[in-house]
Amino acid sequence: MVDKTSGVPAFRQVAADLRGRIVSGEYAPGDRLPSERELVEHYHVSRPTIRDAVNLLRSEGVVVAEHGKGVFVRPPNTIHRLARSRLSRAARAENKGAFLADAAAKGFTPSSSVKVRFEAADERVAEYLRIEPGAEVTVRDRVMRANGLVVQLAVSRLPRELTRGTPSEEVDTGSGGVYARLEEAGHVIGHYAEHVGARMPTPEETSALQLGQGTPVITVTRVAYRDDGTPLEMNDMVLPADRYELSYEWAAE
Amino acid sequence: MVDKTSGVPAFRQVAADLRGRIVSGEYAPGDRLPSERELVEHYHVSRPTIRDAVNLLRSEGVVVAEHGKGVFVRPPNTIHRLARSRLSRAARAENKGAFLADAAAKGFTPSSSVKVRFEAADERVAEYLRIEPGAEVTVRDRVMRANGLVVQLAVSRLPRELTRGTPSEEVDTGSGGVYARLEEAGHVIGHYAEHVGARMPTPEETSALQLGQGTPVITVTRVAYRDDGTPLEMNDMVLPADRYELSYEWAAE
DNA sequence: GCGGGTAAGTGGTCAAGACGAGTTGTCGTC
DNA sequence: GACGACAACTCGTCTTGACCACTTACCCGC
Repeated sequence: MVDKTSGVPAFRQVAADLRGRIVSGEYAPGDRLPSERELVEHYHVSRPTIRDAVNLLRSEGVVVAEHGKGVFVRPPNTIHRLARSRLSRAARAENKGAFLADAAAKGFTPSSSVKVRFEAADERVAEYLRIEPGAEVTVRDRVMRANGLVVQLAVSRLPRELTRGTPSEEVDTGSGGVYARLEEAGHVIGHYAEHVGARMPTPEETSALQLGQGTPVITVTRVAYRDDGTPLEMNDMVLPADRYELSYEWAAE
Repeated sequence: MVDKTSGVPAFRQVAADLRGRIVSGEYAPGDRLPSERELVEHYHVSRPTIRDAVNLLRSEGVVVAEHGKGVFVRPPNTIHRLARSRLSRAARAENKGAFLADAAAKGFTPSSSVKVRFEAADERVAEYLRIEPGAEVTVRDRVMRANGLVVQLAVSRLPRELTRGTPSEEVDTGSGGVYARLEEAGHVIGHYAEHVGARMPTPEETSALQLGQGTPVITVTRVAYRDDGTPLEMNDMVLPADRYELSYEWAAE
């Protein structure tokens, strides 16, 4: 079953064979793969070699292992689509944050917890908000859950001057959220920018978002600007890549 | 150095210790870590355990291993920013595709190779292009390189009816690319949509993009629509997540 | 001085074996 | 019939030992 003369490592050959059986449908999503011992017999290689092969598939996000139960073909996840329309004033007027509106549409029970703190801007934050490094910023740390499961982390930062003495420094910002408070204070939002990337999660993110091995995270840094171009707020979001897709639309110029 | 009573697996403790030394700056980007044999002596665990720890860091994208040389702290990559303005007619008029314009700005030597083929639309393609599954589509398979290195894969699909007998079915589409040919044929592009996700690369993508272990890819599906809302083209792009960031901007509604 | 070969060091692969820990079904007891 | 203990499975961890492949630098011969 394994060609030792090909120069290709045995564990890669085993992984390739299993991957092929998965994409061909021989093992369907949710199916259990043969146990490691069965694979040892089938391919005539040692157990560590089988484990190397399975670990490769795990790091690719193709399968997930469950202790005591077996190794399963990763079932496809329901994808949440986040569109930029989630930020319209119309939505805010209905007292719905982006997350709550999504929950209502998708039919899950949302919850979230917020921590507020103040810190000095590091270089990256200072650049995005166009303030001096070291200047004080208000930080709103937010964990969003759907049906109790953590699905999104968000860290929002604003120059402290914009929030001093306003509900934006409280845990509960009131109807419409921070953006509504900003506009009440005369800071009308003119446009948004989002910068999207992806990377592997830190160990903290892995446990917080309960990510399976081989699942990257999508990072979104959104910056809200006033009419005159002054940055008002930046928001660093971390989303599990297997559960989210972002959509953007714009007219051709 | 490793606490066997804590319940935390040895290889995770080693990985956590090394990770800590990296984030603290003890090992700076580009530095070589101690060799596996040295780590064996230092932590008093077996070599496979050390390798498990290093592999964990590799899958996190924290370090990269080079055969015969050592394990190195991953140096930060230069990030290419892709903004949506890359699709303006003004840029097309200058006979620059998005990729060429980027190259000129960043100062690298671009090259790309294209393969054209025809195939039947599968379900996903049919849905995006709003055609019947099985209908013929023109497929333009493109590999983009910067200084000889592959940096981007793109698969463009158009309904065959739109391209029959036009340069869009040739390898060289002429000045301004496929979009220019579409507009000449009366299909004026009204708006674009992009759907952004991330996942771990397939083995083919890993070798084509020369990705290090622990590097996800960003997937972008761009759809170009005519004024009346008819989909004209879809473009599946795959970008190495450690080299790209996408930026979007829009006015507040 | 230059070139090539070689040795030492690096990570890559693989085996055989042992024990731990979580899960599930079964079978006996109450 | 219900419950609990146990057995038999699963994957998780770790060791010892071995050999291979790649890189680098040194050294010797020319």
